[in-house]
Formats: sequence, structure tokens, C-alpha cells
Amino acid sequence: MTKEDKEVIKKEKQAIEDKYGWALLDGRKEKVGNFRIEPPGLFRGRGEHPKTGTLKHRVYPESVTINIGENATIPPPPEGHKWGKIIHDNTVTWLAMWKENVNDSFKYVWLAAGSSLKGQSDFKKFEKARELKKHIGHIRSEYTLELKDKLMATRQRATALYFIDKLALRAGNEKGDDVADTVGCCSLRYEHVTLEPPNRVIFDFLGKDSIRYYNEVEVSKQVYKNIEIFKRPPKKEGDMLFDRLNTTILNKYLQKSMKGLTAKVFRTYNASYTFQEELKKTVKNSTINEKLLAYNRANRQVAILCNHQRAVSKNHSDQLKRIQDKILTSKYQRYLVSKEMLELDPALKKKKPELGRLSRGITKDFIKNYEEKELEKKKAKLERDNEKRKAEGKETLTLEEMEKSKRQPTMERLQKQYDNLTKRIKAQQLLLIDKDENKTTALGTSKINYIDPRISAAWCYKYNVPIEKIFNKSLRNKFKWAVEVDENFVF
DNA sequence: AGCACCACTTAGGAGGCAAAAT
DNA sequence: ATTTTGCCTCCTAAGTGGTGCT
Repeated sequence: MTKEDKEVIKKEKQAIEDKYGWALLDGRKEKVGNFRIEPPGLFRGRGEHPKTGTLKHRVYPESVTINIGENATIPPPPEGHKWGKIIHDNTVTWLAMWKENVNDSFKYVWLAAGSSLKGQSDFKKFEKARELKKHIGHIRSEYTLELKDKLMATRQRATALYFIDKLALRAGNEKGDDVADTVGCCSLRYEHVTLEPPNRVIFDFLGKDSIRYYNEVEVSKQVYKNIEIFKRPPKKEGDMLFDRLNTTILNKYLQKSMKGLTAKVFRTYNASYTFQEELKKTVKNSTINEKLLAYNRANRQVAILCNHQRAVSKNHSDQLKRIQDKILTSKYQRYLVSKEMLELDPALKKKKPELGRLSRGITKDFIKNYEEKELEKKKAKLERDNEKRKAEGKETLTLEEMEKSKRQPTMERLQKQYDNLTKRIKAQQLLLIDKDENKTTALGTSKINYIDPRISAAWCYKYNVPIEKIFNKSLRNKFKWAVEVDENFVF
């Protein structure tokens, strides 16, 4: 498409956003989230979903309910149609709703992530997780005691809670057989947990979105013993590990320790807490890039804890090789610069002995390859230059003449080149580490949903990192409520 | 207790786009 | 000039957990 074509499409898109993308909430203009009805198509479930490929019907205005202020103007339905229902319920936050035919579930139109409503509930979520901080000591000592309880139901509850707390497992509601067979903590089955003496437990199951959870963990003697008991015959494959427990029982129990406490709060709490602890490894006087690496590492620890995975890109290993190659190139270039420096001032050999060691790790093959490429480049440049010269009526040069015509390097210039290359090598090495550590881990989900954004904001202030380096535009918008903290904020 | 129903948060992948690399 | 990469937005599925009824 031409620039103009794109411009037209962009404008049309913007006009739709302007028209449908806003709502009035208590007189304030608020951005609406996804306001589009899902188009018909084949249902694409994740993992082995029994309904994969079934037809998802087109949704007509007649099956859409509009939730709007009593005196507000009702947006007109598409020509020739009527809305299913108009309601005025101010106890819920959705603006429109319909029922989808494949799984019989509801779909909603809500305000956008950056809206005041979503911001408020985000704030409440993290405040609740912080509230847990005050109770966690007591909760832990209680479930540690209850691991030995005479009553099997209590023991199971304590053991499940131990996993939820230590491993950040999801609650694990029961599911029907009309959806993919995935589990969380309370719905773990016999075959999902294997024991390895003396105290190792191996988890292997499909969790939310059919993402595999595989983890080998050392547990306390009592927990090991409990699992042994819960797996004792006649229990067999296919049976529930915690047959006396479900999420309702667990959550009812948690309410007693803290009002509003449920299993999912532990994930938020442990994610944010872990992040805050990991961030302490940031080095005060390091470069911005090093600080960002520390930030991403802390983020990554949380993502690993929460098992946020992503598919490895198909050319991941190629990418790594390319970066390694670049590092080698920079190192070789730096070595060449150091040689020139030594030629210019042989006394440097004693003053800066490190200059003599720069060729380490650079193979002859690499050098040969590099020099060949360099020669190609020079020849190409020479050809271009000579074209120009001809056009200007000047004499053409040979390769040797071009080399000679270069300015003689001064020590100052060489030192600058040297320093720049050192900087570049460092940056490339950081990139390499970051990239490799990141190949199967998705950082986004924990950043968006689990890590209290105030921790990040405070970190930025404390270490003098611009907030744009860690929050993109939409995150800054989503976390508007959080950036007002000062550098001393503690989760 | 078990359910149906409902409303909300959490999740990974697809695809678009612009900057970087070639 | 063209291709690759990396970030971001969009999409919608898949969880959690509440309420009210039997």
C-alpha cells in the first residue's frame, strides 16, 4: 500500500475509535476497552479442547444486552436491528454483554485498562496482597502445624496451601469434561505428582492454557510424608490427590485468617514480594543497561515462579549465534585498535598489560573471514568513490592509494575508538545473556498482572532510570495510579 | 453441598508496524 | 531497497471466585 492508502485506513480506524471508544462514567470521559463483537468462525480452543473446530455463530444485536445510565441516550443499533435488552445496573462495570454459543459463556464490553474503574480495582488487588503480608507469618505457622493434623481434610488443606504459597500454584477449580483437561493445585491428580526419596516432589501437569508445569522441588519431611499418604492405595491414576479438598473449602478457610483472602492473592503477593527482593541486586553505580538487566532478571524470576511461558522462536539459536559473532567482531576490532596504540607508543605495553591479551577467543578462521569481508567492503567503497571521481573528472585511485590517503591516527582518537568498542562489547554481552535467559519465559504477564507497579516506579526513582524504559505507553497509562509513590515505597 | 449463573482477572498467540540490519 | 527483528496492540480463551437457589 502507498503511504496515502495507509493514511486513509488509519483515519477510518481512528474515526471508529472516536465514535465507539468512549463512555461517560459519572460525567467523566473514559476509554472503552474492546468494543467489537467477536466475529463468527471456528472455535479455536487451546490444548486438547473437546470443542475445537465447532462453529462460533455470528452475534446479532438482538442477543446483545446494553447496560447504560437510566437517562442516557441509548446508542442506536445497526440499521434494521434492535438491541436484545437495555438495563441500568450500576453494581456491575460492563457496558454491553452477549452469550457465546460454543461454551455458553458470557462476553463483555468493559472500560479500558487505563480507566479509573480498572485502576481502582488494580489498586485494591495490590493493597489486598500487601495486607496478606501482615498475616503471612501466622498463616504459615498455622499450616505448618496442620500438616500433621489428625484430620485428613485439614492435612490436605494445609499441604495444598503449602504448594500455593511456596510454588505459586493456581487454586485449581473443578472443571467439566467439555473443556481441556488442565489442573491447578486443588484439582491435582495422582499422576501429576511423583515422589523421589528422600524429599523430592516432581510436578508434571498441564495448567491454564494447557501450559506444562514441570518442577522438581525439595519439600519438608512432613509434606513428603503427606503426599505419600494421599497417594496410598487404593488411590490410583485418575484419582484426585486432594480428595477432601476443593477451592471453596480452601477459600472459606482463608477468609478466617484475613477478610477477602483467597488462593489467588498468594500468587500476587509472592510475585510482588519476590520481585522486590530480586530488585535489591541492582547495583547503584552501574549503567542504565546494567540496571535494566537487573530489572529484567527480577521480572524473569517472577515469570519463572508463575510459570509464564512462551514458545521458543524458530530462529532463536541463529539469533544467539549472530550476537556472538558481533561480539567477536567488536573484540577483534578492539584488538586491532590496541595494536595501533602499541605501535604508536610501545611504552604502553608495560603501562597497560591488558592490551596484549585482547586476542583471546578469536580464532584464525574468524580473522580470515573477517578480513575477507572487510576487503569486500573496502573494494565496494573504492568503486563507489571512483565512480564519483570519474564523474567529477578526477583520476581514479587504487586500493593502496585509498589506504594511504587516510588520516594518521592520534593516540587520543585511538583511545576513544577503544573505549567505544569496549562499551559496545559490554552492551552486546548483556543483550546475549538477556536473550538466552528469556527464550522460554514470557515477562509480560507478570508485569501486567502480578507485580505491584509501585515497586517498579520506586525503583526507577531510586536508581534514576526513566520510567519509559520499563513501562511502555499503555503500561504507563494502566499504572497511572501507581507512579505517584516516592523512592521509599515498600510493597 | 452442589449447582447454575454471573462478572471479573489472567493468559498466550497472531499480526501490524516501525526501526534496525543487511 | 529489502528483509529481519522486536515491540506493541488486539484478540479471545481460560482461569478465579462470588451469589443465590435447591
